Amino acid sequence: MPFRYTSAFAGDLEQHWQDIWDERGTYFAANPSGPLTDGSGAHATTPGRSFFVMDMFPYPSGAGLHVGHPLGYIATDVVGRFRRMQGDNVLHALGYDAFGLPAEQYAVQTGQHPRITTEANIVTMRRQLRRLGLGHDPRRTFATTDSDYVRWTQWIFLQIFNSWYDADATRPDGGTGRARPIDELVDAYASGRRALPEDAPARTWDELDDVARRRVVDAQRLAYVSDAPVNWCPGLGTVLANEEVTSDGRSERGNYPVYQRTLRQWKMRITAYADRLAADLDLIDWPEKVRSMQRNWIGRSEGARVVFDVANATELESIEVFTTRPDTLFGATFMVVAPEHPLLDAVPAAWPDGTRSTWTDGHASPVEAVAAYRREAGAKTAVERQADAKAKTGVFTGFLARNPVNDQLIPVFTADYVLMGYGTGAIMAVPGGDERDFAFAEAFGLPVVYTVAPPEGFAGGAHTGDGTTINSSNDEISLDGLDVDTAKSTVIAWLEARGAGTGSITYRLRDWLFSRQRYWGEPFPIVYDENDLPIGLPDALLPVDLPDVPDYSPRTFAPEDANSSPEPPLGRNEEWVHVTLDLGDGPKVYRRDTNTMPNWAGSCWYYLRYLDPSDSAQLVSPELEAFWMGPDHNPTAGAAGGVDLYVGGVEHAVLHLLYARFWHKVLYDLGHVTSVEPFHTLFNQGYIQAYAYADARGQYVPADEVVETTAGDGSTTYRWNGEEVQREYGKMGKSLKNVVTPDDMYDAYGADTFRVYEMSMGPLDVSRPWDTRAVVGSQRFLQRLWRNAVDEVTGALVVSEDEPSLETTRLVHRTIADTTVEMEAMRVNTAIAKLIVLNNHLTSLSTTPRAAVEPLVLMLAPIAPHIAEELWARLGHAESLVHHAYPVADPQHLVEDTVTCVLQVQGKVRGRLEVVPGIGEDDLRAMALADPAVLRALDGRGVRTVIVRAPRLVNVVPA
RNA sequence: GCCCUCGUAGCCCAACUGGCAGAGGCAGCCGGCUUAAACCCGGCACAGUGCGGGUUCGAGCCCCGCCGAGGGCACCA
Repeated sequence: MPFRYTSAFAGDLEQHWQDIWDERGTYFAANPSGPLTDGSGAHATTPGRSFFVMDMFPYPSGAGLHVGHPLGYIATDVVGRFRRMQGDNVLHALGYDAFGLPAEQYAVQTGQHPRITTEANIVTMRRQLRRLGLGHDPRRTFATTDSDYVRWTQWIFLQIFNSWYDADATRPDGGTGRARPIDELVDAYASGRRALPEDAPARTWDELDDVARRRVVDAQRLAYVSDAPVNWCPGLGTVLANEEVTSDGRSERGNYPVYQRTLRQWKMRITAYADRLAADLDLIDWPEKVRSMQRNWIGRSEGARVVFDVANATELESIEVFTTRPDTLFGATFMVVAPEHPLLDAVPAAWPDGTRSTWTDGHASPVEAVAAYRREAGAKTAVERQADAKAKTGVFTGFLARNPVNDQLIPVFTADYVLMGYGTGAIMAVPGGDERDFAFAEAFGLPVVYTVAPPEGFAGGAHTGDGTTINSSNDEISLDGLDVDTAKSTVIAWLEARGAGTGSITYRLRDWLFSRQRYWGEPFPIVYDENDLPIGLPDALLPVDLPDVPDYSPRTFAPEDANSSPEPPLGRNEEWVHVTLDLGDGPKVYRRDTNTMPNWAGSCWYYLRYLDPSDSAQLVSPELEAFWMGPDHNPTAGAAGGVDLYVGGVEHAVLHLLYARFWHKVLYDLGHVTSVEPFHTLFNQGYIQAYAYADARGQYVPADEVVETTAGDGSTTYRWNGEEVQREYGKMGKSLKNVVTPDDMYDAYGADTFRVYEMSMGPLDVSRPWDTRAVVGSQRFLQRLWRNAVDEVTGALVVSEDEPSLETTRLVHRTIADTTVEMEAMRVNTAIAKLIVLNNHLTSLSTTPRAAVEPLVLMLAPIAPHIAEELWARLGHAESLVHHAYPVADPQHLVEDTVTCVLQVQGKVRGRLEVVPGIGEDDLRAMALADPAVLRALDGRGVRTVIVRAPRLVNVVPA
């Protein structure tokens, strides 16, 4: 049977259509102007119909794809194709996030330059994905490693470097606080409109020399170099951002220990955007889970800053604390500062009167005690600190502070449960209202005062719940009797009036550590002069390409070697590092920055490049950005704008998605984009997982050779070569010997079958196990469809031109109506089920009516585009169906002659009636009450009430 | 410890605003086609929704408490 829809036949026709699509530019998305038109050479002419769909940027791995990887790509392709048939101008393209660690590590093993590895991997991945028949615009692809892409990544970096955050400026959207060009800050300082920061070495701009001025300004930049404690990972040979370190103090990639080291590194002032990053989550259509993860990470806390005077200070005269519970101020019986707190640089020489022996840890003076404790705390790793979290350690500092509400002198301790990096690095301790403070108070014998009335039967310990304030009054103010919220606002007002404190918001988010000591990343477009101050290179010198170096592997160390220091590979090329430039002062020798950017940099803005992939004059044309991403660019875009649909795994919930939002907001502030958010609708697809089988020794055996047997009692055993093996569920991976690749699927079934199977496995957001044996069901569906239209022996069309029966017509229109709803909601699995129903119905007819099979082919086209194109052509159409209208149901065929009405008594089904759909409530009630089955169930009981939901249901409630 | 999501047939999954527990697929069984097998075609069977309460005329769906799975956060004041 030469025309049977076999895998080989499918493969031929699929590649045939892929070639035709390429030749015709079928998937060219038209810009409203510029070089990119649709396949016929036309620009976009229908504003309001642009739809920008996007996948999370793939990393071109050397391991190749397995069947789990394309799930999201198929889903976006289906959506894109469906929208195209709905008349939208769909932009869908795919680029490659090609900088990063794996290529570098592979390079270390093989000695091959990462660029060669990366480019070879991209070629392989392109081939595998092309075979899938994705409707991407091939003109809009690129890799982050391309020199003309790197150029714009560096350009954006310089925009950020050349900006500062003016917390008082008004934005175009009406909010307060925005990035502004750094020159405007310089002008403001120079003109005296803005006072110099308090830590500046002089009062006025004129008194500062050039270097001092630059230091003042550099400290305000959104991208800045600072000496600060950072996450140093010797095993990876680089420093890492907080987001890349797990909660147990290890690197997310590689799982190596991470140490705190004070190093000079680049940071990005993402904290300036903390409030906007949190607040604008309300403007976008994201899964609640991801939004809450971001909110969590940003960690906004409302509270107050309160100043405690130090009674026996030598240098510092006060301690500022942050608290979310200012209402409990009267219960503050001691204070705690972090071991790194500057207050501890000079502590009293002797213990004050009243010092308890348990507070001193046996030391003769506060100086000794604090020095010993600081040493101890500094030596602890994050893991150790974590492990000791329950046991509270600490030592008295010798300081006594004055509680501003009641003038009581309270001891100041240092303890490592207070973190320098959060709030002010100091707390007021309220053991009556905080469990950690209570544990510390117990360990050190400190008094407990309750300021919130505990509930009856209170068992002791800290009372953290709500209640009425007690024990909280002085001569001027009383909080007693107030609820927690009122007490908070009352005491804040009192503190503010006295200058002892102020309402305040604190964030958990820290500035983003942005430099890495690796080779395979974007170099910083920065040089240093003889003062060791950074200078941004002018646009004309971009891009700064990676130099050749003798050895591009990062210098790594023993993973536990905490005292090692990072060594950037770029520093190994002296000729590159020292460069003579004329930056306005005549030719001078400068030193280049030898760090590279983290691989998040390229993915922070790639969506903009899809819009305008070859622009060399500007980042992105403002017209194109507004057209594809601007606020209200289509009916669902909303006021924030952004990519219409963004599909990817949930693993980037905090990292990539937070960084990209931050960059986008900077670009917004600086006027480069009109959208407030980069991604309007986010969808997390589930993962395709797989079974793996291990023998008695724990060795994995090839999963595709395992035989499953079910015993009489229903228990299942798995055997490989006769030997019993254990089944595990999890990832697909080479070492687990359970990998199935798309190439395997293309060979055995063809791309369309593979696509149908992946889409029919279940809802897109649910993870599910791969089952190769089940794929045949999808192939049978396509085979049946093929046979319904084409003779397998002759290849002749076998459809009839006769009018279909009323039953068939109604089913066709019902299917159209249903699949439209399902596809719009991205429920492709249920849409496929409805197509199978229609197809199975057509199979039961002696001949297939054209009027039924044509809509079916069109409805299938987004999911299985190749077979749909082929059938469409065989049905006599010269034009591709890619841009053909999706069928529209005729309402007159959606009505039915009769519907089944369910008769219930007391909620239990007792009978059924066939009724006309328009039947009236009263008629239906009468029919139900006369129904023999209902009467039998009532068994003589009276009727209390009858609930009628015409025409589907009547429920009789007996008395 | 806190928070979120999910538990429906042997398996993957449907079930609208609370209204007949079943759309589709896999596997299974029976029959047809075939010299035979595979493919294919036709048919059949299979759960009362993790457990225990509650609300309701009516609960897979809403509420409360458990159990199990997955995920996030975790000395953040």
